[in-house]
Amino acid sequence: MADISNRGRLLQIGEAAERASLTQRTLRYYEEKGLLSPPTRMDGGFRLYTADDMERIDRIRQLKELLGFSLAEIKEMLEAEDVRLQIRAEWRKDADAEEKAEKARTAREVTLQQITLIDQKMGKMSSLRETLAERVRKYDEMLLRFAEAQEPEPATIQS
Amino acid sequence: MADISNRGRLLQIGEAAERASLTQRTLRYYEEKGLLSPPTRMDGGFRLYTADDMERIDRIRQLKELLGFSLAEIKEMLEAEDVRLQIRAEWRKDADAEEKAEKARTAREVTLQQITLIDQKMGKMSSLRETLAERVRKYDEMLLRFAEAQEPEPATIQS
DNA sequence: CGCAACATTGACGTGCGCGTTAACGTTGAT
DNA sequence: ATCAACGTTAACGCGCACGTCAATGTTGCG
Repeated sequence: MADISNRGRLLQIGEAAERASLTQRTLRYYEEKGLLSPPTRMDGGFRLYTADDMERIDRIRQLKELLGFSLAEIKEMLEAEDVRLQIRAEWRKDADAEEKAEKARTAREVTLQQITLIDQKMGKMSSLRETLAERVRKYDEMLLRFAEAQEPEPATIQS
Repeated sequence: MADISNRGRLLQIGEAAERASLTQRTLRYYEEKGLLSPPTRMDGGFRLYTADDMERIDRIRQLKELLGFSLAEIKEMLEAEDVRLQIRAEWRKDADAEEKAEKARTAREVTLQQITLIDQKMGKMSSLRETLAERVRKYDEMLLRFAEAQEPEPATIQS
């Protein structure tokens, strides 16, 4: 019950799906589409998800729900990011150093692009927020005029 | 060519679609689904969109692309908002004053809900932004180590 | 009037992102 | 050994948000 037993544990698809608030079908679908690398399996063939897998799954959700990317777009992004891990993995067997640097630069660019997009979205959202806030003020005004019309005697108002 | 001739002009579906960066099909679809009220027509039956229509179309795009709502959800929102216009229209024929006030309160609530949702989204987005920015710093670090390894002589670096 | 450009209403098609069902295998506790 | 709970693949289905014809009508300019 405590989270002590959860540190570094591998999850079967059921629990993985629940924790990610997705369905098993969705996880398998992401795998099928190449967004998730085929996870390790138990002897019987059951999928086992690592903490890294879970993080990746969460990234997918964020990119999809928050930024509205299609799975195809997300796949591309993640592939660009994977370069980072690949580089880290093969860091010591340093074949083709310049090639790695090139990949790193690409990954950096992709990430910057995402940040730019986030900034744009947030800008639009906050301007939308402002028009909505303005609208609320209008409603308040309306309701105030209503209250005045119906009950012309002053009363104590709460905030 | 100047925008003088555009003030208050009614647009046919072709130009309307182009200005909204949507297709004619999409506009007709929105109308079909009840998101757009049936626009006025020319004698021949061609649709004519007013400036208000265009604003509404833009709101739909914002709610869809920015916040990721489904058309069904957007429809509900717009209906709640329409109350505002309805009230304004029937303001003087003041039948059932309390009913109107109730509608105004509802519309206010709906709008506040949207604002809350925007705040939540923006919160998540800015935390995502932070992790991405962190990632960029990691890349920069990597690239710096690369540069050092290949060219051990100190050079002038920008920012 | 003729003709190109633009519009109309159906109706069927499509891609995405899964849901659902069927038939079957695995695991683990009792 | 049994049995419930959990998992597997394969295949079909589905709702959404339109795309894409096809057949037909309208507008407006020369």
